Amino acid sequence: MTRPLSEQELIRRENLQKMIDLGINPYPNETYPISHYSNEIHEGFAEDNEKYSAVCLAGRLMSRRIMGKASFAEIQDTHGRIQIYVNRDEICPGEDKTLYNQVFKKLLDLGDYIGIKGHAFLTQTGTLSIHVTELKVLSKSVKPLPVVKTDAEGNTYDAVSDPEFKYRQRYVDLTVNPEVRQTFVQRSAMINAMREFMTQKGYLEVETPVLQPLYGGAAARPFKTHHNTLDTQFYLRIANELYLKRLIVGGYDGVFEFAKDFRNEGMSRFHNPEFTMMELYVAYKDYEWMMDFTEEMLEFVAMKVHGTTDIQVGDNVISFKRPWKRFSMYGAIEHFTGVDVSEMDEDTMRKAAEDMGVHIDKTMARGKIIDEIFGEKCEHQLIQPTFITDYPVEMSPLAKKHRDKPGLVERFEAICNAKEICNAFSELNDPLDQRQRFEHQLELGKRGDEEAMQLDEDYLRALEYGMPPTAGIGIGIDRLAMIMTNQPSIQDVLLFPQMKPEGE
RNA sequence: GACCGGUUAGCUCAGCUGGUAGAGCAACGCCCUUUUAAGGCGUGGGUCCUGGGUUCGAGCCCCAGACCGGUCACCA
Repeated sequence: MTRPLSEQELIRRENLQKMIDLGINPYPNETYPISHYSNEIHEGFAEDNEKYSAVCLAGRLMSRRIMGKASFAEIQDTHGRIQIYVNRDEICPGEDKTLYNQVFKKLLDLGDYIGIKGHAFLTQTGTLSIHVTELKVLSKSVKPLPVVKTDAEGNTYDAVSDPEFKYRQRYVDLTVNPEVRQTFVQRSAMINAMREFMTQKGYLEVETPVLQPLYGGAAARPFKTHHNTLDTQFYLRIANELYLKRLIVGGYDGVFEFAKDFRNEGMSRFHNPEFTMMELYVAYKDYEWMMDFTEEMLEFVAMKVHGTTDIQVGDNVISFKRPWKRFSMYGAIEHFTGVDVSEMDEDTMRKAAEDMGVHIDKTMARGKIIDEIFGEKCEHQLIQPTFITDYPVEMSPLAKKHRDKPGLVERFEAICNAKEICNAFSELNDPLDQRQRFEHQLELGKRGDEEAMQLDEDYLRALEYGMPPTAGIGIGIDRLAMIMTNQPSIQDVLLFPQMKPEGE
């Protein structure tokens, strides 16, 4: 498993030893007194260059241009890069030129952490730089980092682009590709904006169990695990819905959680086995209210992340400006296919679906056929955020029956960039109806549906005590992050996407 | 799971109809006191993903496998 060291790795280890031989600790312990970050100087120098006559920065050495007795180099800190100017006779004022001739020119390698003190100035070509008077090694790198170069036009050369490299060694990707760091800054800004928005409304952020004796709240296959002391099988949660609604029963008017959920299913550009879902439940509200809330929140999020509601995603500009388009599911099918299926019975609909070229099989009931038609004929055309409302009851065992459309439930999804970004409904709070729906799920399970829900007696007990009318929503944070950061795959918005273990 | 594509130096990539591997950057040596994808001269560096096979000879052809990506299937 240990491979022989490459030539460059050997040289770096030799450099490390030579530093030690010179009495330099390549891994010093003490705090380094940073006074500024690169971006502060870039932003502030033009206004007041006096302010930066004594600065102290630290970061990785990312490039080095040696010209005899003077050199330019770049260091990269957490906020960017800045050029440094190192003059032999200034960092080595006496006879001993070791620090420049040996340490700086020979023993330092790209990727090493150094600290520098000096003053900011403009070079003859007008580049902001730090004129270095003191230089200290803060941490030695013994493995060569890929060298990514950018020219004056902003073209990058030799960027690490192999996805396997990027995902397995995210630390390298982040070090060397600044736009990757930016993506995760934006993801964090997005989540902060949502948290701020909901907290300001007075909703309570809570935490609920990841290890659950019964899994529920979604249709998915779970991961199983085992607790030794209790000698009990647990599941990693596929959703936290049923726990949050127990809290509504308990008397909180609004609760939300950014939850890591786990689903034991296929992986793809849109699916990671563990992913983040934000779920929110608000008492005394219905799904109409929740649609308004969703628009308002995501408009706020877009403004917070980008300063505008118009976001470039692939070839499209997606506008999160309110109000969004709304279609009932039947309405969307009629709009995109010209066929009104709302009054059709199952056999007629099956024929209609086949006529449209939608693939269906005999096991599909009416609700499933509707879903198939929508999925194949409508969803991919919905680029701008669009609400689709009123789903067939069979597919929504936790949603309240529609107040005046038989066979449907009060449910909506928002589709954006041809993908679902959230799922919401007026929550079913009738305990007797809920019991029947669970029992129907058990039937499906017996018929071999691996994703059928389990019957959760404790949840039913909670509903029997009484849950106020409640609106709930789940927002796929990773999917939303893909849109907000303009990334084509979920792996690009997860710092450590799931991968097969590396072979030895 | 099926099909397609990829895997060659630290990184990005070439490599023809099969003749025992090449560039740029990085590295190493020398020169250079305001450069900037710094420059000049010189040098080294490879389990060509793995294992079989065909062949006088395989980075290239054949078979099996690994990993990654894409599409589809499955799926919120």
